[in-house]
Amino acid sequence: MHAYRTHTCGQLTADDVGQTIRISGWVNRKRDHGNLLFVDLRDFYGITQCVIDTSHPLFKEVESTRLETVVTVTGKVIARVAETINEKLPTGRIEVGIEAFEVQGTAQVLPFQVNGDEDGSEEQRLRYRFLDLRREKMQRNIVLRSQIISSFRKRMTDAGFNEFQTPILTASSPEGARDFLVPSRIHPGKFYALPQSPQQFKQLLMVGGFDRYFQIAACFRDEDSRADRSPGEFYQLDFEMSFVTQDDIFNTIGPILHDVFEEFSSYTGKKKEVSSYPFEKITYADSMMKYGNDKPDLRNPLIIVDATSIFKRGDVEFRAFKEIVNKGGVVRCIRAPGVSEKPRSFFDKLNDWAKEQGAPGLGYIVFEAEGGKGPIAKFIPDEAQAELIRLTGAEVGDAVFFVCDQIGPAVKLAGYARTKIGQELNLIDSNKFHFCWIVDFPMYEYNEEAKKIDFGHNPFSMPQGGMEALTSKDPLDILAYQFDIVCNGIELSSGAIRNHDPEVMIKAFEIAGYTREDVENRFAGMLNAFRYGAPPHGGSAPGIDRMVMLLADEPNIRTVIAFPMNQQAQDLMMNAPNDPMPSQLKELCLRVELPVQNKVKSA
RNA sequence: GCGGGUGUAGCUCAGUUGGUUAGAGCGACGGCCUGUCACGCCGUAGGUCGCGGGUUCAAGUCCCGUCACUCGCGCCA
Repeated sequence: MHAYRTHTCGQLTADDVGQTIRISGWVNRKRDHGNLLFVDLRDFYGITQCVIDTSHPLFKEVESTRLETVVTVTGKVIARVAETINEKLPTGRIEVGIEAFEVQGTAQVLPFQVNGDEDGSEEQRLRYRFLDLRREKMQRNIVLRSQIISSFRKRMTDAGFNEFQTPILTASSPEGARDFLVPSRIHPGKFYALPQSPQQFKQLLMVGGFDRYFQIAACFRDEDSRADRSPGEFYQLDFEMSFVTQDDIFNTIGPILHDVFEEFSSYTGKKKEVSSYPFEKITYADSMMKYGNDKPDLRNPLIIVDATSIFKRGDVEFRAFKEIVNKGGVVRCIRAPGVSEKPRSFFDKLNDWAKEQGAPGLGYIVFEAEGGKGPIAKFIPDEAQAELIRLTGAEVGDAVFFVCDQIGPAVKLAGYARTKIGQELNLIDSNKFHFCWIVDFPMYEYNEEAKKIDFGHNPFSMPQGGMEALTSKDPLDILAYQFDIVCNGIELSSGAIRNHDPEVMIKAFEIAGYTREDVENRFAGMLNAFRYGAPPHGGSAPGIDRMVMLLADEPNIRTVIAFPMNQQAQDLMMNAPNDPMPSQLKELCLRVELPVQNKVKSA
């Protein structure tokens, strides 16, 4: 048997003219002129035009070959005459005169087109993912993903990190999300859990003395999906370091993130600007105040300001706000620059949008040369308006939008409004990757429903002030050495300095309502390890899928994952999840009992 | 669990105020064409308008229910 190819479909140039070569690939397109036929042959490396005419005995066979059939072509490299050179194709100065032609794998009629840019329905693309993956955009995205991971590997290794593998079949971890469980055959009735992250293992590797760990880690969480969150599983650049402060972590991973983003910042064709290092640090409290959430999109220049004091003034009559403020509510406002010339419909549209969000509306004042205008301006006398101008820095031609509610909903709506107004005014520079650290997350938060104190984020984080803070401060005032890495409003990662002191850990859990026995029982492995000499350590785990998504400028995470599940957490191509065979259930001592409505549905 | 959007030919979509036999491009099949590169031209086949019910003389179009996909909320330390 001869070799399938001497060259790839992206390789041949004018230098190869005259050679007899062999290439293999997919029939990308055919242009049939009756007595002359062009076949564009495509492989991973490119496209090469092949040509045959009726003088050749194989003409009929080539002509009848369906698109996406895999073929091998043997022939002579021919220089194209000047008028027929295709400058758009790297191989456009030559073509291959077909002499021999072999079909390697025939293709049925396609469920959708592979050549061309048009995205079909998600369902079709996922069902025929192997065809979708042949499309140029998907090939580019998946290769980008490979290159990004490879770049991270090299940079992490260069920074002294070693790469580890940690167990996939492990114990359920009591962290936030639902676990995926895997039944044990050897221990009937018992279950493994897939790791929500390698959190405990990487901490144990620090106790094991390895100093710097990293892994391109698969993480499993049984939660519902979003456009930027795939259901079931995702990958993190998981890393952990010993003997580090929070700033040591920042100074290690920050430059790596910066450099990787810089390296791939031209992927979409236009160079994007990456925030220079060091990235800005914003406290959680400041972020909630100024941006209305803990993952601010700093490309948006708008800033939220507290204007509660204005509505506490005796000379301000606006009752709708005053009543809420008197009940402990707050007023937050956003200055929108240069909108006084906008038509009334602009303000009405924003007002309607706010109502859709469940708010009574979005109040505003427009500052014109002769003073404040708009529906609520008349309730706010000149002096109070002057105070508002001082607070917001508003100038003539600007408007100030108001949100008034109890603090939780007010912060949230102000955050949404900041984003919405930024979008409406086209203030968000899509040509940037704007990074920041969010620091000083609260250790605890009050759970209104359960009327108890919960961990705010990661229960394994070290409280700032250690044991002394836990024993002397109001728990809700305690901050943690816990941080997030945020880029363009997307949370790439949480991270923390971990709590490596067993007594501090037990005390920290006690505040959240766990007894010493609970903690000893549920975290036996880690607590035990911490009693045999644990180094201070910390780390983080930026999400790979989200970083690729940002760099590929894709709005949907499925376009950067080769085999994603759909929103219902199904793999339409592999038909997963699926019914187990009865013999499998028997072996595992399992019986399936569906809730009543599901029984009816499947019957 | 909840809310928004979408569902019409194999694929992508159009379809007006409810009114004749539901259209286009691509694809498939057949024919013509020797320099195209999204080749061109002619023709043919292909439809449970997601599904079920209702209103009406008449429903792709209006109403109710339901299913699927998708976006968001909840959830995701």
